[in-house]
Amino acid sequence: MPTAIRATEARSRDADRSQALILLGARDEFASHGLAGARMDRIAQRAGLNKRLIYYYFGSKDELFLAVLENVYADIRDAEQALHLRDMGPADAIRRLTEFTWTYYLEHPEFITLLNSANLHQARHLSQSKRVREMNSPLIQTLGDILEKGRRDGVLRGGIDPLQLYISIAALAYFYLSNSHTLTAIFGRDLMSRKARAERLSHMCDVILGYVLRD
Amino acid sequence: MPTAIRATEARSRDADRSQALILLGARDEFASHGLAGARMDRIAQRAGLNKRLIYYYFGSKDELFLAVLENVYADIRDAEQALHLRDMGPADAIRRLTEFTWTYYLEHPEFITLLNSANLHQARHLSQSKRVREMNSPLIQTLGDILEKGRRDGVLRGGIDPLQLYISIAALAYFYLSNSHTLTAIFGRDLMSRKARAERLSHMCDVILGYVLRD
Amino acid sequence: MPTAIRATEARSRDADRSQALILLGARDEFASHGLAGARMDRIAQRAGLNKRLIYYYFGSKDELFLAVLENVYADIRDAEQALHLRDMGPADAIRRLTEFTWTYYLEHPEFITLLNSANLHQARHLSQSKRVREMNSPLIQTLGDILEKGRRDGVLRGGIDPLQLYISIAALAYFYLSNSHTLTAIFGRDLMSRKARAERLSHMCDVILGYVLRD
Amino acid sequence: MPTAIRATEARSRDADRSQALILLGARDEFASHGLAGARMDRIAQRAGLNKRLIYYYFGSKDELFLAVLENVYADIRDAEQALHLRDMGPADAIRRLTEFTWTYYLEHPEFITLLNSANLHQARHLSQSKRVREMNSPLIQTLGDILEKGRRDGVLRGGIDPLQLYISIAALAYFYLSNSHTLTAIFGRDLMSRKARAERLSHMCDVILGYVLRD
DNA sequence: TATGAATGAGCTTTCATTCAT
DNA sequence: CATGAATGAAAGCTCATTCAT
Repeated sequence: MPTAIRATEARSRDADRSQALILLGARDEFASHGLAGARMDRIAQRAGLNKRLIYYYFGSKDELFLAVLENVYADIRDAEQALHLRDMGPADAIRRLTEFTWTYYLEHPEFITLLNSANLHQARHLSQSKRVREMNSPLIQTLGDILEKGRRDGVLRGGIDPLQLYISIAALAYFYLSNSHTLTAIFGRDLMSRKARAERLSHMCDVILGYVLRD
Repeated sequence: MPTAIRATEARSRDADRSQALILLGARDEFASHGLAGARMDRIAQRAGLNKRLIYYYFGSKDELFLAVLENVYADIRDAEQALHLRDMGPADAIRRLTEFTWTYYLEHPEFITLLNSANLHQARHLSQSKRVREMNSPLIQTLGDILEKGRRDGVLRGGIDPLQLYISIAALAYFYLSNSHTLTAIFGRDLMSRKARAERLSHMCDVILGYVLRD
Repeated sequence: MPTAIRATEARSRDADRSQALILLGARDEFASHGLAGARMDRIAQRAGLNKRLIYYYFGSKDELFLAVLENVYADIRDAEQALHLRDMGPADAIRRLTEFTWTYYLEHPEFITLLNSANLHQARHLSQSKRVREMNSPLIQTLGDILEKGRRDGVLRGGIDPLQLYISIAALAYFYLSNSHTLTAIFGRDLMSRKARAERLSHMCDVILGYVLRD
Repeated sequence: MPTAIRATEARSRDADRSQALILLGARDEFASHGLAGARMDRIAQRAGLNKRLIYYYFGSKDELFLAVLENVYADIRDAEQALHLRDMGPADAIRRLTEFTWTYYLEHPEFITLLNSANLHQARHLSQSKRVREMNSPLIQTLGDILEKGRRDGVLRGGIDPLQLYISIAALAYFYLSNSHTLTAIFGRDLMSRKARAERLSHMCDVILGYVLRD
């Protein structure tokens, strides 16, 4: 019976929709205020739903925080997968990953503050999650394969640890954006202007490619 | 009257000591729990002093947080000054700064979390502080002079923005240490073992020196 | 139509079963946590049914509590009726009632805590119930008849108020069992060991029969 | 300096007074509504103090409940001590204890409901308290000595366990008063009229003394 | 008959801050 | 200089109950 089906779908979709709305509201709230500074009331308000429902679906503030973390990790890994780095030449792939990382962090400032919060709490949330570990392993694998291929092709130097490289790429973008407020306050130079951002990306590529390319 | 003088001195010395104790307790508390997660009660406890005294000396939680930030910034700038980078050759100076930055962050994990907290709050604390701005200008100046000298000497390549370089050096150390918990949780590799730390520093130096040295 | 009938029967049987399951779950929950401490959620869980159904059948928490009370009263009165005290000699009947009361309370600890809860709320639930009053009158009548017969036979002393006697029999068992936790905590003696329980029943019989038997 | 002393006393007395007010308010609230039904707000209101102060002095609802229990136990033990039962003849002492127990429970209905609440929670509060255990040991000792003396004097029968006797005395009073609401609702007889109360005490004494006196 | 989704009111507890001395 | 006592506001979370199907 179509009505019954539609009804079931509607109900089920509502539940999914409510959970998605909560996750979205929570992501923004946690990103803006950190874990301790986040307010369940405001999350409910952002989601346009009753506060009680958050507990109904997620149990507690901490569990909600973990759900948000898993969510944003899944998002960035999906985006990374969509790059299809394996289909490019090794040097291009590294450059593309560097550009992507910069752009992604730039367009997802919430990712940065959420990660900082997770680390402030010593990753006790994430370390309970199998999902996140499973999501992230393939990336380093891919990068390792690219580095190896580049070495064989003679375009990249050998002996590069893919994890170290990945961390360095992320670091160059992350730190700049994460600390842009204090850096601006301290050095009195606007680091977020269009020009400054372009310069940073250019600098990043110089540093990373200068490191991986064979002289 | 000697007694009066002694009394005054004693009182004033006690006052200084109390303030120092509070600052220390606050630094650890803010570093451990962030601004919102920090508890005035615990700060008082850490300082071994009455909570009321914090308000007497620092006014409010936010003002105390700013005082802590100014404090830790002063510390790192002092340490940087003590390096006497100008007395070294340009390449040595850059390597030394890289090593120093890594070591300092490693030995002062509170600096990292405090900065993250400051940035979470968009540096609204620091941007009110003249002291911090004054403290930081000399460093970039020094680094610029070193880069220029290196270029003239032919050992360093030209066109390097000292601020970009400084940020990159900091980034490579900061991100690794700041995110070590999540990185460990995600990639399942212990990044803080003695060996892993040595590898990271080595990698950092490779990246930075590879970038600044003239081919 | 047989199908319709069967359907109706089935439905009605299910309905009865659901109500019985709810009552059972509610009895245990109220007994364990009191009226205020009981949770509708847990009752639904104990019954293995949806929470909404409780409201469908019983209207509210208070009405459910009353239903539970009526239920347990009906149970104990049925058990008392089944003793057929009138068929025994007066002294035997009193001893039998004493033993029965002890055993029943021992085997139905929920009865005790439920009654305590009812009394905490000043019996405002029970006082609205005609059913309970009707159930309980016969008992005192029976006991009165037994006492009168015993007096006429010369085995029991006269002037005994059956209600007072019934209350005393209940009291000696009820208090011991109801307060066994605090008594144990306070006097540091295990009152619920097999031996201790046997001694208590023996003591109770001594007290009650010593009172009713003609010297 | 008298002013200083007075000031200190005042402050200290205020703290004591506040704690006493809270304890009193809590005692009534817990007695009226049980542990789960009690409301911290109402306790604060009864005490005429800020709710926060309850936590300042007592930590939590459970700890406050324990404090109340210790308090009411101390009260009844003090009252029992004040009877000086050892100074009376054995039979008089037992009668006096019976009368006292009845009167005390009658005049302190909160004691009964508090104890019921403690038992509902399986005495997990009291069992943590050393104070209560220490308070209660002497009583049974005293009663044992009285029973022994009575036996030697030939007025009391032998072989009576003082703890069993004490429990029975308490039981006969406690159950009647604790369950007066349900008993009234069920048997339709007013058990709390002046006449009914006098009859109950008389009955209690008959039962207890009939048991302990040598025939 | 039965149920998952949703809610408003209210719960215990916490927190930064102030009072009074 | 130093502190114990006290508080209003708000936090996370819970609860009995209802809605919608």
